[in-house]
Amino acid sequence: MSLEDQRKEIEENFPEVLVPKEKIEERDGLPELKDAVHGKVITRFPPEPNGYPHIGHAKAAIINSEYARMYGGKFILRMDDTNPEAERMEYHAAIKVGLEWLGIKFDTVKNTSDDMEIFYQKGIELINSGKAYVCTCKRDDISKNRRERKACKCSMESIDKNFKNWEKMDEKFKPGEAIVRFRGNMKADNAVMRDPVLFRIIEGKHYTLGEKYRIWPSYDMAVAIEDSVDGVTHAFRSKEFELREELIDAILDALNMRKPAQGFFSRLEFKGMPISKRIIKPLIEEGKVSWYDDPRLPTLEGLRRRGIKPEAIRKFIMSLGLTKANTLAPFDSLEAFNRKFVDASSIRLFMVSNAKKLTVKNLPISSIEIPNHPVNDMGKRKIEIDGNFYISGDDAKNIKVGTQIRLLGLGNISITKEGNESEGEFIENGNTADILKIQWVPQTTAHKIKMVIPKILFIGDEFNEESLEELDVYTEPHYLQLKEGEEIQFVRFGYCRKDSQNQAIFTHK
RNA sequence: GCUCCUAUAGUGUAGUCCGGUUAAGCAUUUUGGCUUCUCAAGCCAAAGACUCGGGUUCAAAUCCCGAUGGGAGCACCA
Repeated sequence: MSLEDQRKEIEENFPEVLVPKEKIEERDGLPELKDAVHGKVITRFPPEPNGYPHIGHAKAAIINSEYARMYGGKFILRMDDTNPEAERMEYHAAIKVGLEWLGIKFDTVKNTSDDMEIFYQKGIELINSGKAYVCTCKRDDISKNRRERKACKCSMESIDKNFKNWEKMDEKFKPGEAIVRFRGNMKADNAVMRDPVLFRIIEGKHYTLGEKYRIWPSYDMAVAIEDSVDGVTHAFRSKEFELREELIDAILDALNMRKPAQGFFSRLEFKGMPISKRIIKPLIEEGKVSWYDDPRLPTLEGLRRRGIKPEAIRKFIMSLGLTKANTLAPFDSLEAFNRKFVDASSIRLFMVSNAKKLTVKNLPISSIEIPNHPVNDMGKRKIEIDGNFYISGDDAKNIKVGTQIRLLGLGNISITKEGNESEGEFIENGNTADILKIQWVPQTTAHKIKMVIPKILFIGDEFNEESLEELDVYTEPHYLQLKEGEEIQFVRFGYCRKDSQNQAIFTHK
């Protein structure tokens, strides 16, 4: 059938197929949830307080909070603190500070460990219904049996014996001697289902509960129960938890408890900026990186010190979408978002690096007012001048006797001497088109600061020894009047954050 | 090794579930131009992609099979 005939045939007999499909709307944000009811959505962010928060935490927190916001629902912060050996108040506090900085608001704040009694109650319920058992095998044997998909003899024990053993876990058994295992399926393809751990004995001191408890729920037990009890309707986690979805559903089914919908997203990491404590910790210990707030790190503190704005992080993360494909985002794309936030409100200041002298003979004025921003009204600053300037070394190289340059905001200079100590004469009403326009700093009031330029931390697997460049530069005295943490654009150099009176950190171009 | 997830321009994504009006949209990057007393911002334009091989179909980025690349899990961590 020719195309024409087909068209005719369709028009006559099947006009409904010609009705255009509903136009796919351009979405601005996360994809719609299929089974979400407006006003009824509850999401959560459950970090473990075992380290400093980083961009990965930001992603999980932002995605979950955004869904709650989208559907007019509720958002829970739940400190997932069921491993006393790893968790500390210091981290708990750092996570809270980080989230606050990101501007994330919670309707409820709690700790997983608030519900220890519920875990015990549910644990006993599982044991008494034969859906869990106490295993006293050696760790290695358990692992071997999992690999070989074989059940151990503990799984054959009577409910009675299991319950007695459970009670013995509270004092008799030593850590490592007994665990509670979920009766899953030792033959399952999904290794997570091969009778996973529900409870284990940990004697470490918990950072809020001290030694009150000795039997602690595992992650799977804790998350399953908590999400159900907290009323969580949609739980989004990063992809490495994907295999646990089946287990969590199985635990909840075994207890006849309500199940949340689960979703997964890819981990977020920047190229050459490791997130893992395993890598960062040694760098700090060896002194290669100062601390967790080092501007080369993708920690929230590091990003903040570097001059990245929380709004930019949010936009950036939203732009990544909810995908399961691996994301190794280049830092540029965060920078691009940040630049848009920072540009409108950054004061423009002059700063010269590798300073060289320029003397101007016949300056007719002794001070000048320069606007703080090219388009927005951010006031002006007055600069005292006496004809002795510093200019950047790179610019000094490019000025030639007999040509004119323009000192930005001041006027044209006709160069009479070039080199390291150049000289020139002031030209009244000089032409500004097509000449070199450079920034400058008066010698007498120049304020010396350290310019710290963070670069990529790792090149491939190798630590980049040149990852932190430091320059001695001169800037205007007005720098001293700015607040710490303020974002500045050093003209023709880039955006920088004032770290202290004598140090600035380069944010990006 | 076994199991699972994933694959669209340099990069990050939309579209894939319900195959056709999109010879693939957006952002970023790069390159030009305009504007500008900054190498910033703003505006305009250009460049650039459906991993590969089979199959189903009138029609496949979209469905099926296979291969390949990338990632994850196989902890008494979360």
